[in-house]
Amino acid sequence: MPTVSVENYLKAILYLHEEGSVQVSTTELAARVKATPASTSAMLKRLGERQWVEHKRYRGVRLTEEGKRIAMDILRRHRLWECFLVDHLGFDWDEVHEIAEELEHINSRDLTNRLDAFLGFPKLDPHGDAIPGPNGRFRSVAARTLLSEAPKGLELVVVGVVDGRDAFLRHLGVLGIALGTRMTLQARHAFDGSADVRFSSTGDVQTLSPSVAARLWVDQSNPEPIIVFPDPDDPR
Amino acid sequence: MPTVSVENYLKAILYLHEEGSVQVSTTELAARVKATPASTSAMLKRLGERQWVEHKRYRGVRLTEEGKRIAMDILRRHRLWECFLVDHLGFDWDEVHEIAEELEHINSRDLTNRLDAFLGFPKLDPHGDAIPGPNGRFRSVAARTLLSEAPKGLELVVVGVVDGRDAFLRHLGVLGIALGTRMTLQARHAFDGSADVRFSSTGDVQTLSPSVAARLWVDQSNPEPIIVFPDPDDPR
DNA sequence: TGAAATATTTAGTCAAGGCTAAAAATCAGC
DNA sequence: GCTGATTTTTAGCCTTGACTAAATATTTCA
Repeated sequence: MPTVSVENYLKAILYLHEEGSVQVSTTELAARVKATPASTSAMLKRLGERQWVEHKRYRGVRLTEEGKRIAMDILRRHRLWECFLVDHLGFDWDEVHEIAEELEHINSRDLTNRLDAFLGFPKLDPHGDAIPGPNGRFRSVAARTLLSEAPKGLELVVVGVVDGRDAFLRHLGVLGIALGTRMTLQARHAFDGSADVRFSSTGDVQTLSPSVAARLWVDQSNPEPIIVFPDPDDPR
Repeated sequence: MPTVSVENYLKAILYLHEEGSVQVSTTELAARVKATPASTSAMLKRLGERQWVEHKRYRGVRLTEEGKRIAMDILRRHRLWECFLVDHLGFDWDEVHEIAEELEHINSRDLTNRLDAFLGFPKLDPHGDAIPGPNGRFRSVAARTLLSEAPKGLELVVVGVVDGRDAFLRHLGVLGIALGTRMTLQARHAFDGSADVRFSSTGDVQTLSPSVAARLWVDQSNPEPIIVFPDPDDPR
């Protein structure tokens, strides 16, 4: 039964993994959870003892399978509550993060699943981030969207281009993008509609211009079937 | 900014006050929060320092005005969430207490007020307990109900009888009930419909038979106007 | 009223989770 | 392959809120 503090560390590690860090460093984690590296180091020791992370001294951490399961569940609760706050309580999408940071720590499988049903099993939260399902995996989203309209946070695969002109295809070549290239949308900049993607093969992050993003068809990389599995270890 | 633990103590003291203890003893409080009297004693010292309770050594505690305000706000959140869980997520009324115990600690005035509005400003929770309004006072309820149908937790005044027979009126005399008698409904027993009331004048608790409860007209004792006062100290 | 029972507080520990300062390991640049 | 800079860990301390055991008030009742 993780505490609020422990959950915050696990969640932060998950975010950093998704941003491309295979091994998360103590300092970068410390910055994320707003604690000193010393406190973080102590916490990592505790997390390691509980088998939620693998920690090699001076070498950074990564989540274990169990740690990832817990962190995905926190993410699920966070994003579901964000939907509730925006869709039903009328908050603006940019006001809900802090409140969801608190709601996410209420760990009742029954509550979470009923909330999910109440909301109509949403696939994306108000920020466009994918919501993990009850199995701890991201849900399939509608196939074939433009990258400029794709959800953040899940792995996409390039399945086509809108514009077959040579110039565009050559440009894609320069960017290292081809049919089948796998990438994750990291962020979309509201200012000009440009998009940051991380390539799965290299881990590199690249900013794509709005015109490129609007000309790439992508699909969810791994549309895993939704399995409602029977309570691995429901806290209540 | 009270911690979860502090909030639980304040809430427990409020409940005990409402059950008739003017001065709450360390032992009874300890039993309520499921801690030892020693731990409770230490907590009371801290609460006293923060001016949330008045504590005379060996003599028990009572909430200060400020302490009561905080406790009423916790009660408000608890009961609003119970409404949400039952009315919108389909929980049964007897399943929601534990979950509401967690939700009640999320202290955002904006969230609470929006939830209140979303629920349609309910006056009673699924257990029939009165819900405090944003001003920290209980809301007025519909005037003149039978005691057998009255809400729990707020002070009622006897305004009439259904049955004017001598035998019944004599019986009321024996019970110490007359027109104008003030009382609070403590509990209703599902088994036979009998009702426990606490008399405001003496603090005595008395069980009334279903037939008595069904023959007494009561009204809310102090239908205070609802004042939405401007954030005394909003935590966020 | 005075002794026994009960209630309350104090004293001393502990674990979680935070901090700063100092030590140790790793990395970077020459 | 050193040496200085950076990163990470360790050591030592603090607060909250729990605990047990012991000391001290209060209450009860013979």
